[in-house]
Amino acid sequence: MMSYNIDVCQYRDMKTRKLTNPCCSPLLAGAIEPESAAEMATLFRVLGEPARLQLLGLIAQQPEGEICACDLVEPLGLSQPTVSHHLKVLYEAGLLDKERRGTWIYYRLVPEPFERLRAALAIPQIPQP
Amino acid sequence: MMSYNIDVCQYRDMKTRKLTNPCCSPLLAGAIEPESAAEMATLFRVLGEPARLQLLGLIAQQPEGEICACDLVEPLGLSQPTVSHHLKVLYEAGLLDKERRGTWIYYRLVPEPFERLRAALAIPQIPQP
DNA sequence: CACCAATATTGATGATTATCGATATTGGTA
DNA sequence: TACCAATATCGATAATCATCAATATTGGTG
Repeated sequence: MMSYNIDVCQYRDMKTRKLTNPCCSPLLAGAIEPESAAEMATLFRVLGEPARLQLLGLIAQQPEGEICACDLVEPLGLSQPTVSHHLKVLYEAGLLDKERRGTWIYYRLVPEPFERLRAALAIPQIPQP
Repeated sequence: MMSYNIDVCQYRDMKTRKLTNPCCSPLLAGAIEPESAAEMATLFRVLGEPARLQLLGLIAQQPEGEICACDLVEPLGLSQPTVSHHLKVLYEAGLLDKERRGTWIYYRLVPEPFERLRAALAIPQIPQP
């Protein structure tokens, strides 16, 4: 398992490999402009639904990193239109990618927004100057 | 600034100092039981409101780590009852502590739930066995 | 083309909730 | 006690949204 040095108060983006500082992230590091708060709130609101969290969990669970939408209806115990609705919300929020292959549509996670939210939730350990 | 080794796929709780594995965290590491999803969704839903994110940002911004509720109404541009309502929601979700000192009530962040959510948002880098 | 399976959309309904003004409560002070 | 400031609660309203059945669309297959 790869391992590297990471500062308590820093955070390495999994994609860009760049270090960012969650201490200075929008959410918990200071005053937020209303627009920024609105953007972030939208993402959190999308996550604030049990069915959507279950969907994300099921997708993340796949070894291939993707899953057919047809395999998501039964485990959720919701109707097909409802599951389709939730997938659309997740997709339009930028949390999921989708790819059509024939009749089926495969969904996979988009890592960046999750990492952005993670950074935003980091609590500053050192008081702001 | 303190710095230590942390595994890409692990995560050290800021409070307990114990290592946990976000790869095995509820959200993005596999199937979620509906109850667990509901708990976590509740927290995310609480965060899914711009006014509440602004409140958290303002509180986190304070060097003392706390702020009087009376100083939160004006910067939010919302009525006092509305701000009081949002503070109550945050408090009842366990995201805020409050302490009455005379007429004033001081709010501060509770770190654990934020760290729990951070762990839940960690995307597994290594496929599940 | 017709037919079927997977997925999306529509329309309706019930539940939740953000917001406010008005009012109540609480604590300090005179 | 009376009075004031800070905070909370109440009641109402408007908006959002999760859910479903019904239906439409899309793509493959014969």
